[in-house]
Amino acid sequence: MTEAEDRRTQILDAAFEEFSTKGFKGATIKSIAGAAGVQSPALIYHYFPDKEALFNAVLETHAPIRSAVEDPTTFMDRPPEEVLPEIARAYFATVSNPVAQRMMKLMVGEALRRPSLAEVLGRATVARILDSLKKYLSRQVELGRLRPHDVRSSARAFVGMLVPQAAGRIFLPALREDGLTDKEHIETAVGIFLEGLRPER
Amino acid sequence: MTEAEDRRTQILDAAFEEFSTKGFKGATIKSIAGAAGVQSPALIYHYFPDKEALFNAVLETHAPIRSAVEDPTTFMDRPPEEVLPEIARAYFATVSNPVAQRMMKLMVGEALRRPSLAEVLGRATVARILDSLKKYLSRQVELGRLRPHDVRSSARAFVGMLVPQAAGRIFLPALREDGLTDKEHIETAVGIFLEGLRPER
DNA sequence: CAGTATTGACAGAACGTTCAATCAAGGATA
DNA sequence: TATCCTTGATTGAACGTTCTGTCAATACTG
Repeated sequence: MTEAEDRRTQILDAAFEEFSTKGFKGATIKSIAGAAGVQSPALIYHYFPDKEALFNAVLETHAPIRSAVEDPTTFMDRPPEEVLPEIARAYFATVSNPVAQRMMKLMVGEALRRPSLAEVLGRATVARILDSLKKYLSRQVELGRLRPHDVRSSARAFVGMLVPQAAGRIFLPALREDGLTDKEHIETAVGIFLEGLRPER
Repeated sequence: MTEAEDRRTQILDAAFEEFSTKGFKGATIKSIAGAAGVQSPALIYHYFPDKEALFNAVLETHAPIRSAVEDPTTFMDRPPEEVLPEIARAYFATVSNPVAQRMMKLMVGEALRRPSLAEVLGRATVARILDSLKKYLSRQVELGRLRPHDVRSSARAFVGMLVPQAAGRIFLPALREDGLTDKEHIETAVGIFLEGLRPER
């Protein structure tokens, strides 16, 4: 469409769209070519060796989205009453981004069938987020702002608390029916979490 | 294999296995026939009109698994210190059941691509569990055992807290590496939740 | 004119599905 | 009891379609 992006990018964008909505098997080279606005599927093989390579290229192209929640040094010493709502807001902001939504559908959908992708998704994304959260929570226990506890568990609990609401946004519209907003959920859920880990005086 | 179960059941079992590991598109009639131990794919069409019907039959066959967490009347008035760990244990027991695991992979994997399935999964399963949990939590607030709060949010938070640990069991083995056991996680996570909702004296 | 981009046509394989034919078992008939 | 007939189960082969990937020819661009 736009003249600025070249054919390769057009194909990658179309492939991303097709793969994320139909899955690797469900998306066809023909449908991708059509969505990319090229006349012949053969052109795709001019830019990519085969379907699998195109799929990997799509993943690599959108990989940077993972680095959303990073830079743990800046918030390490700030109090959880500030940091945790911030993380939650950033989380929901990411989840509300249509591109990120497609990426999650794509990754989860394929990781369910491909152990190698599950490994990447688990280690490079989820475990990374959990690790940085564990470090932060440990630090806060150290500082006496949270009571001592197993941070492996609290890190899971914190990100987990946000998951059903996020799932409602991404692929389970039925969960939206009780009208709970992201903001309300952050307030209540983070409140429970903080209150539950408040150090005893 | 066993003589007791008839052909139809053999085919359904094999189809369940194939669909859950490879997805609807990835599983072929031929591979299902092979897994079911029948010589010809044609036989499948003797028992089911087409692939789609076979898929639906598989879903219906394993639908009862959803009714695991039901019967809200029995625990409605029992204290959360007992009930919540029980629910969590039941949850992890379900998640550890290989058949239930396959069912979840299948439902989630296909619901990501089929809005109609997402509707069923959301409404008939997830929303149902959340609703019964909301009712229970409301009742406990009424009884003064939990402080007043938005139960839409706390219900999500409670089941959500368990999700990452469950995901580790089902399809993200990387999450198991820090060695947190289900029991430990229940203890810590439920502890945070209860402490976070303790009524102020 | 050289090199790249793009195309239509096409080959080979796999897929879902259909079909005619075979087989095993049981009931009816004599 | 011996024979026929019906019925459902099962199979191998085949059909039409679709998919991935190849190729040679053409259009475009510097």
